[in-house]
Amino acid sequence: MRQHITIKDIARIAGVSTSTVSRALSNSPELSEQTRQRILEICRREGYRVNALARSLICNKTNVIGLIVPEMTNPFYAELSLGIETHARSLGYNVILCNGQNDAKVTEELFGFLISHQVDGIILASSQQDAGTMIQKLAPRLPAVLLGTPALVSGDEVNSVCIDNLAGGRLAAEHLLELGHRDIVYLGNRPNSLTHQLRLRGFTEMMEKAGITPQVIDNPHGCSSIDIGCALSRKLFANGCSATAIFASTDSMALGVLQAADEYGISIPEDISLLGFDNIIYSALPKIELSTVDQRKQLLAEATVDLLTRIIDSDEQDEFTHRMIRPTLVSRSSCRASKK
Amino acid sequence: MRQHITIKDIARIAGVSTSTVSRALSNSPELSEQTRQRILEICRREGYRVNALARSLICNKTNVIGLIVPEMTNPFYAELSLGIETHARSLGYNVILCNGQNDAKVTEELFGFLISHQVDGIILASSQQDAGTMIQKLAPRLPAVLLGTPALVSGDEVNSVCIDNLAGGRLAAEHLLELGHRDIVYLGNRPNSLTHQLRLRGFTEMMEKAGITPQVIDNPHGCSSIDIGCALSRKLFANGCSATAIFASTDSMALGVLQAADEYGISIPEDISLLGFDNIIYSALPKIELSTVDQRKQLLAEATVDLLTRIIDSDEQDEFTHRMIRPTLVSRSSCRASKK
DNA sequence: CTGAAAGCGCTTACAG
DNA sequence: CTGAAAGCGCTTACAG
Repeated sequence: MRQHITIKDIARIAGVSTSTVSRALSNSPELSEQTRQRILEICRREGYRVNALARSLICNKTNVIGLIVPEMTNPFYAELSLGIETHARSLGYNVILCNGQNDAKVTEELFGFLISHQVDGIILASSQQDAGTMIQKLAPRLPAVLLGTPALVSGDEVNSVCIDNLAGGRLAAEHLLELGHRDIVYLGNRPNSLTHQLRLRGFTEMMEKAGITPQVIDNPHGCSSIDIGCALSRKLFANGCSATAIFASTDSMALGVLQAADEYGISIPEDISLLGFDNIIYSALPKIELSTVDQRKQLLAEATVDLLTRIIDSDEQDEFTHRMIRPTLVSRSSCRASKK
Repeated sequence: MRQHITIKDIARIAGVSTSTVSRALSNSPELSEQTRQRILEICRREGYRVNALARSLICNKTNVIGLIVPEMTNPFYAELSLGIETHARSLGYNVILCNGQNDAKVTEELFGFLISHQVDGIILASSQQDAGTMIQKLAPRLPAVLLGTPALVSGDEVNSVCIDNLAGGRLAAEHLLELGHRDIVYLGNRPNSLTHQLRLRGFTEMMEKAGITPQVIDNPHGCSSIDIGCALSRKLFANGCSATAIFASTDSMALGVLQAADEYGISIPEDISLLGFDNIIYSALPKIELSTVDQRKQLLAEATVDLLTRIIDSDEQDEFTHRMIRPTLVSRSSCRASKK
């Protein structure tokens, strides 16, 4: 860090006190317009920039929100981050974007980093079971919102925003049932993720109403990805798969299914229909054309930021809010009517 | 921001001065091991966390690097960011990741934000012509590295790291020539991007050696994307396209070409071969299988962070370094031998 | 080995 | 309308 020009330098040049410079900068009303303009002009000329560290230290407010996402390379989180950052900026907040790398230890360090830097609030995007507990433990007094997992269900005392995964699972089931599928695989259930359990429950409940018990394949890893989806599908296809449709727990997993299907000479949707969850941009590619459940990232992002800033402003910590967004089904060409 | 526990509180509890607590925390040698342990234990118990604002203010060092990328939703930058963050963390630096949103005004604001927050250095990832000038103007005294554009060529007094785009263009040309293509389109040249001009020059020079003049289609937008690639290709295909191969300026653009080709009933690679540039993860998808020039993001990321931290440590500002990484060709199935 | 004091760059009551 | 003074939470010479 090089020595910057300070308020003291400006004061000396202008022949006033540092208090006056400070007042000019913060648009304090108790100051003659003439003095203010003269000082601001000097600041401009000298390239003065307020030291946010010093200002925040004294104001006890940084106007910075910390955002932790589990992985930046997953386009779902990339798109979500963009929405959060844009909306936060429009409300006067800057966002420090942190990459948890799907690692509890890294995530814990990031909490420490953010708290040390006195952020006004934290958003933790996660579908991990213990995400709510993590917030409670690591940032007990800080305004925080859990994004992607319903804290209401987990019983943690934290605020949360997520889509209605139960409804999402139902939507998926309805779509496949309408297309006449009866032999169906749910691929990639993560037993340690509340989000994924709800997704699965909505799906199986709707299926069972139709007298169908889908085959469920668990994903033992802590995250979803193309590679994991591919590995699980290979195992499925290697043993001979009778199913006419696969519901993948996320779009990334579905992309992995596509890859494995390709290797095994299985055509999608000719041989097997494939349905995803998230609606990342790559699902819309012409060669992919993945039918999927849309998480409505824009709505999620705005609801999360709105909630967090409200908590920050209200200074209220005895009450917790849970907001759920309704998902929608996006039908493309990876699902078609069952021939059986 | 809620009131945190401070060094003063710890001092009171431990019955020592704040100086002693500070020394215990910073592992100062001039302190009895017993006292240190006792104080650290109290800090742990009370959940004390140093106020990074205050510490940085006094140390004149934040151990924070600012990273500005043009768009987070482009997987190339998402992957690059991940590499930068990981490597920086291993060197003791935290990264504030900022999304320039392909907007000069937003980018300028981000510079202000980062400088105000006293970052030790800035990385600007950009392929915009004026990126070097921007650094010079907005952060004249701050350690900075331009990533993705060769400042050496633009003549700006800034450090830079990028791949050898000239060589990348040549690699692309060689690959298509070897496959027997002679009627070739370069799609998506950005006249305002030095990076893209070099890429084009390497490509056309190699082509002209073989007596071929490729058709060049400009991208008038300030960035590359699936949508832009698709729009440009639609125009190309609508007018009837005789080319046997298309070299897209980036993988995102190539994905757009795939989409347009699909709409016009053009098969890739059967009718037209397609070559990209970047090697984003989605290019490896089975249904995509895009041949491309690899930017070697990991090497780029490490070289950039190493250079920046060296500048920060050295306090040297009279000398500028430019590092170039050699690209490689990744041959998948979107390119095949020309039938003509 | 430990403490009192000064100071990082800023803001804001408190006087005048 | 303007300035002197105190203070945000910390670190670090300077004494002892």
